[in-house]
Amino acid sequence: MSYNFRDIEAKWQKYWKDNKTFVAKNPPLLGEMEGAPKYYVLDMFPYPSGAGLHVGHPLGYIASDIYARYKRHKGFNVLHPQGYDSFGLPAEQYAIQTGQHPAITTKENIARYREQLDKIGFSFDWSREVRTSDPKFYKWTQWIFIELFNSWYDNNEDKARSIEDLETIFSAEGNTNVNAVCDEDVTEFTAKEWNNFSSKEKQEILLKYRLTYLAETEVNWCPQLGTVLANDEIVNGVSERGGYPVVRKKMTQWSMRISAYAQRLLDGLDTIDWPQPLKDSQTNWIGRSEGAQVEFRIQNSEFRIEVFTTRPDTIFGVSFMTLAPEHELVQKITTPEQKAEVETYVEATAKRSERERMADVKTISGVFTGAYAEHPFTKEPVPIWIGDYVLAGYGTGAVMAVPCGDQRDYDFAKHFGIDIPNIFEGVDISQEAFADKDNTVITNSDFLNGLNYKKATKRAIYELEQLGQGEGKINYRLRDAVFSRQRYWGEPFPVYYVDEMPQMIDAKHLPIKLPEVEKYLPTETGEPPLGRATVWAWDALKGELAKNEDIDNVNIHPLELNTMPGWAGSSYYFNRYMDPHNEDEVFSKEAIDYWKDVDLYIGGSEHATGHLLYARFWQKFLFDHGIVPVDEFAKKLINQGMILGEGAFVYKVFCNNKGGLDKPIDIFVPINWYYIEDEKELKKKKEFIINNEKFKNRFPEGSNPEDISFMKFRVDISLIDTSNKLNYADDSSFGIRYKNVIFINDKNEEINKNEYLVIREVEKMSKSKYNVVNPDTICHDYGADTLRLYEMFLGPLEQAKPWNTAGITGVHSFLKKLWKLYHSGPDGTFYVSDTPLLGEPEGAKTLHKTIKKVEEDIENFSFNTSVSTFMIAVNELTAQKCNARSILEPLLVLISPYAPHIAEELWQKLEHETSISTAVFPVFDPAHLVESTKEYPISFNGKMRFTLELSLDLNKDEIEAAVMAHEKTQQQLAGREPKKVIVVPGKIVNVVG
RNA sequence: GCUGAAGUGGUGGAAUUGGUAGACACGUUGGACUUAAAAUCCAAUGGCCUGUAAGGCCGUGCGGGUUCAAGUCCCGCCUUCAGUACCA
Repeated sequence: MSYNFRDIEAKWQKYWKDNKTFVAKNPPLLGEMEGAPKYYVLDMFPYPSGAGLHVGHPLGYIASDIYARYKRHKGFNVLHPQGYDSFGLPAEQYAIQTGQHPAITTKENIARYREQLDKIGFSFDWSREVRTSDPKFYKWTQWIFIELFNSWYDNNEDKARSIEDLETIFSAEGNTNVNAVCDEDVTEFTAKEWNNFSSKEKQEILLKYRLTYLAETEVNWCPQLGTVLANDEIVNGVSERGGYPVVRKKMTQWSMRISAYAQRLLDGLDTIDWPQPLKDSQTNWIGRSEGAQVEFRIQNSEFRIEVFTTRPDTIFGVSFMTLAPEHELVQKITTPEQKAEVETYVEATAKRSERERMADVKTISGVFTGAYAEHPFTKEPVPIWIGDYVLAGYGTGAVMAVPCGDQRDYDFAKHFGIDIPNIFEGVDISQEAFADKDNTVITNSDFLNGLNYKKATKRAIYELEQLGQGEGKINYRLRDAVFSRQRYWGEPFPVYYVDEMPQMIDAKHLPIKLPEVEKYLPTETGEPPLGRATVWAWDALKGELAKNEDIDNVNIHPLELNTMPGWAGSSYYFNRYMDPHNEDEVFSKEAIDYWKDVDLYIGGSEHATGHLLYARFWQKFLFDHGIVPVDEFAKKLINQGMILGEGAFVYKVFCNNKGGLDKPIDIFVPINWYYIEDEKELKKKKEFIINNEKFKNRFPEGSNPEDISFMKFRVDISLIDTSNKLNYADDSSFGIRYKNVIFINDKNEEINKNEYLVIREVEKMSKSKYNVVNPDTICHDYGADTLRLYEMFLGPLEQAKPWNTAGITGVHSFLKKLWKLYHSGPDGTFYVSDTPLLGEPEGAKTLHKTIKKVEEDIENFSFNTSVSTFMIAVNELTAQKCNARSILEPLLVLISPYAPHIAEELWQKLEHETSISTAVFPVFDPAHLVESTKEYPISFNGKMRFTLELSLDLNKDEIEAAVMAHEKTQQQLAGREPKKVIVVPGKIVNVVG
């Protein structure tokens, strides 16, 4: 009987589905899993794109599936769910083009994804599937939004609190004692004042405290996409999706006060087992810097400039100040003489896009405002400049310039001929600034003279505080996250407006469903697509509006027209899996207390500063309100590397005839012709092509060898065989661009298409590059088990690696060998002997070696090496002709996480009635590794180096005696004194001098 | 510039705490079986030296160091990749 993977895989996929093998139970329905520890293995859920899956997508899913199956063997109650992040731009853009509702596109794509995923044999608990675009799911996204709206951040308690508490405080004592994270422009008021404010005034003030708030902010506007983008959605100054330019624009938008959590997001990183590079990028993104806020008075003016500096110790080195061109004081302080020049400069900078500004950081530009500030200590005048090297968005948008200590200030000062006073002892600053804060002391600085960086900083802050012109401050780069998108295919806000103030629709009316619209484009008046809907959520709204009697005109839609961004649903979905069908709560307390958090989260590192930061933020917020029991949602995280594709290229003849147009000639030449550098040789080749009678008619009349060039062209990799030769059925499948092609080899001979060698290049896998390998094809040709093993075998999980189909036969033949091992009967029928373990000492050794290695590998997520271990085991057992059930049965359990279908099939043949997924992982017993001959497994390489293969069960004294005897002989031969031998439990014998 | 990761045969990659470098696989070469092909199986495969064998020498990006022993630890470089960037 041969290994018929197609039937086997279909059979077991159906079996798992029919028997609900992988459905995880919550308390109190645990049944057999009662008392078993929980384990939650999660993949980042996919966005179901129209292109379907390629072999790169399942890599992380296979790894997490192996781990989930392994944990089941180890007796854990495993939660391993999957779902879809199904709101997003591509479905909407498709809708704009075709008019097809994004819900339909999304549904179709999900069906396709599911079909592909099912073929790979994952042990997902599909009964818990979530889709972010499902109203039953986004009901809770909206609910969390309302919770955020009804919260503020109390710095004293260092947690989010209910907005009602804040109102109570305000009406009792005003806001003087409130230490909250809020907008900068809140002014102080007393309890009496508060109580006299109108309802609208109160709402305006509260909005400045809420954790999600509406504010006019400068946002990243992408005109081509017609929406705003968050900082993490912009790459190199253009949109991450589409690569369109992004400009700064002021708009009223919803924002999330993530900055309130900056410090906790930083601190939390120490408590979680996430990859260091990922933690580092979050740390950089949050960008904490310690320093001081300093106030500079402006001469002859009421205004003051606040600056943030990390070097208050250099305050005596200040020789000018620079404001960002957008700084609000620019207009107010500029002197009449400088006004024209300043305005020109401000306008010029405003016009430049983000990208231009980034591209050209070298050019120094700036203008003097004519105003002077007063140095807090020396009281000397300090000229105030504006310059675009100062960013409005960071710190206070203004800097105190210390040219001797900062290269940018130095360059600016040199460029405009400003003083560069030196305040560093024994340092030469004639060529460049001295930014090294640790290797000098301060001089020319009054009370800071002779102090080092640390002491001077402390003293400077103290003195500033005495003056009332500064204080120590910690600044974060992390900005509040814009939460509004001008799009259709996203969660609608549960928000309506009364008197221009936002109101939450009562939670009992949720979900607020997306309305139908005729077109998915913005309205003619520039409103988001939802502006096209006449009425929606009407029932919910009617009740709400009735409460506000002063509203009489309800025909204009008072609903929020923006939708939420892509990261809304993904910021808490992992918790929803714990209790996905609960209609009364986001999840029950019982469920969240049982599953608590994700034990293992696998996904790509591209989400480092997006999803993974926002999700941590929401988790901490939910934790503050006691909704979740832990404030980090994932204990361990692994970033799987990308699987790259290998594009295929041919070299084609081009003829640039007099017309100047390159005309492709369908003659393919060998790769090396493209790289010929020797001009004579190259000319020969070209002459051969053009003078050949057979090819001549392909060229335009009167073409010369000089007109010919060889160019690289991409071909679809489905037309390439494993030896990188062209292989396709008929010319029509080769594409319209290539017809009646002639292939030439290096000897100038015409060859067949299947003899022509293409060149392969490693690149990102994508549909547009015709280099996509489809997992369905692999499953069909070799089977899911081969695909799973091969993806693991390709290399370490976390590394990027190219897909190379050539190597797949290796793992496939391993599975065939495995199959054969269990079919040692006549004519290859199933047979295993009943020899006990002790009757197969060699086999037992192989088995226990494998148990030990595989267990270690899985625990360390080195799945690639276990595949090798299996291959060695099967080769050894085959060589030993071992067919004992006592060996083969536990071996199967080891293999089953990796190749579950074949394992199930053989498990059944071993007369088990239940699925192998319930089998217990075998226990490693070192006794089986000791040589049966009783000889010590010591090897010696002649250079005083001893190793024991495994000395776990050996008598320490005996080993020492044996090695010592050996050592003595060796040393005496060399004429030296023998050294002392110490046996270290484990496997190494140390010889210590 | 800053931060992080990584440099090992023709290729992908192995090598717990320093302990026989190159496991396993691909590829290549040779062989067996076969009318033939496919499939399968066996053998060889880091480089160099020696007629073979035995054996020897050199080998983990480069240069030093620690050690009985270094791919692994330390110091100084080089290269590649990724992230980030006028962050005061």
